[in-house]
Amino acid sequence: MNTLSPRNSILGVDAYFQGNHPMPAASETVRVRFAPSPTGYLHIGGARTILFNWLVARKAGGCMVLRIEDTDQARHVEDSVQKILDDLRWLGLTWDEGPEAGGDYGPYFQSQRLDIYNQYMQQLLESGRAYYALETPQELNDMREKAKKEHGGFRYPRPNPLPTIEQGQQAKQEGQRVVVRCKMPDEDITVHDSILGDVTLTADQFEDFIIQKGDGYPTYHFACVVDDALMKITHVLRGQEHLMNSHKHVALQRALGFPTPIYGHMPVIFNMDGSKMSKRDKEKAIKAGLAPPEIEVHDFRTAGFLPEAILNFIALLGWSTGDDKETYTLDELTQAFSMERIGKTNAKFDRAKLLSFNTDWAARLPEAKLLERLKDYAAINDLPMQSANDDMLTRLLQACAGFRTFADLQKKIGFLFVQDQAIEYDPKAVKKVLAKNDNAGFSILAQTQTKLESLEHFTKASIEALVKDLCDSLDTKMGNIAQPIRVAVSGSTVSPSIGETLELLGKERTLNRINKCLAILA
RNA sequence: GCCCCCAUCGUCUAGUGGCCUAGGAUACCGGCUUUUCAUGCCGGCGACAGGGGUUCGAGUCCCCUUGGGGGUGCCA
Repeated sequence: MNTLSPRNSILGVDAYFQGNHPMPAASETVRVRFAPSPTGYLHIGGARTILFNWLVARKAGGCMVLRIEDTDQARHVEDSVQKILDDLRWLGLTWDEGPEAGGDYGPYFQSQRLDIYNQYMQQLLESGRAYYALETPQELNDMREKAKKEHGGFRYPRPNPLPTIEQGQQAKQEGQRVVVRCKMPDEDITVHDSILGDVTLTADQFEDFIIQKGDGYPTYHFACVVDDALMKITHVLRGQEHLMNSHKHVALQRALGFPTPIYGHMPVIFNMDGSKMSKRDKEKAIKAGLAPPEIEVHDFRTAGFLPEAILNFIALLGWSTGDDKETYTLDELTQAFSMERIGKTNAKFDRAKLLSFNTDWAARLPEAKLLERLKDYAAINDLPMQSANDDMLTRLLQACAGFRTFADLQKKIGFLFVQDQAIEYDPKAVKKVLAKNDNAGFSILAQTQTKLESLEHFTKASIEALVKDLCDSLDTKMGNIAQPIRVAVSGSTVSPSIGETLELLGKERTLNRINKCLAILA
């Protein structure tokens, strides 16, 4: 599946070096990548990054590569690769190469590619495009602080003369932690960004940045450039926070003789208050006694959102077609997508609008799909609902039509999966619906109970007819009869329509619960 | 501090010099539907950050100011 790219030819490379930013030739396979670092769950911003990359690949019939950037030993979180993979699958964003998929350009874990990096590192060292730097972290820190105090900014001063390779290796042998820095060329660098246009940084703004850490691991910049080249990545779509990195990457590509991929730096997603969406927000909210906001994809999954809605919503964060259509399936997105229409402005993540998208998707998703999603929701939250079979769950879906999230659905029908004796009555509901007006609700409930007892066919239709009759004979509104029953059997004022509610529960359990409820009075 | 990016309703956005008395969505407000919660339907409120240019004409082009964001890590 991996055709050899014409970019391998000198001509291709040259074309890239001209900075003309050619679109890949028609014959060239478009290859994009998503490269998360395994520090936790998949962030919602990361989801949009992979979505846009995925769309570019799918649209062009290209290849989606998943690469794990695990070069930071300290921040590595156990299990997070599996968690990221799992949420990606849930979203339906598949990858053609990477963990569990294999591919011709592996390994796809950077921690397993150290030999490769070392080889190119050596090449740079020997060609004089990189050099060993002997400062300790402490020394650098001091320099930085001093510079900050004096003129606000710090730029690593290139040693003169540069330490030789021999000096560097000797220092290493003596047990010193030595880093490698890239020797930046004395020339301006222009990055051609397909979203933002040309961005030029002048030579005096560069510093010799670190490409190999003291522990021997490459830094992000180096590993990323080497891997993108070796994995034949043609398009790099990433967050705008990487814009300033791309000049370093271009410098590295030139030093190594690699082509420069097509770059696109996407706008960033923020909270409604303009702050960064961070998993720390959750801890903060909990400390403040508030419900934690959804930040990672998994949070939305647990909260009962549909992947279809999330994908649709985040696709429209920083991208639009120009027409009024707002509802898109993944296939429709693939059809409609184009990099040219990605915007430049940062977006705020409006959960209220996501909720509206979710409501919409819950109503339009085919039943079988919705059922599958509901089962995932039940499993992930370990809900008693899991015991229900598909027919039952489908009925619940229908009974709750119009629900916003699965969490709302759960709230509405959770009472079905509780033992009759374990029903808890919401005091507010009891007061408002049953106790008010000298226990009017209780008295209606008692009357209804007798009627229900003698009802032979305990179905939605017959129950509704019964309630309607009672309604007429007592000359009262439906609500005055339905609500007391609803509270009696569910404990709360919210449930499906009253006929549906009782039929789902069944005659025996309905009567049990009404009895239990009437006992409150005693 | 220095460097870079960005700027239309509260929010997501359409708009590429005349089609804009600025369109859609969402939120909000009001009404209708309704046995609860939702859904659904109808209506309303609501924006070109400010100032200079260019032009017959500017939301659209240029400059400045302001505001927001990013970078300035042996994080990615």
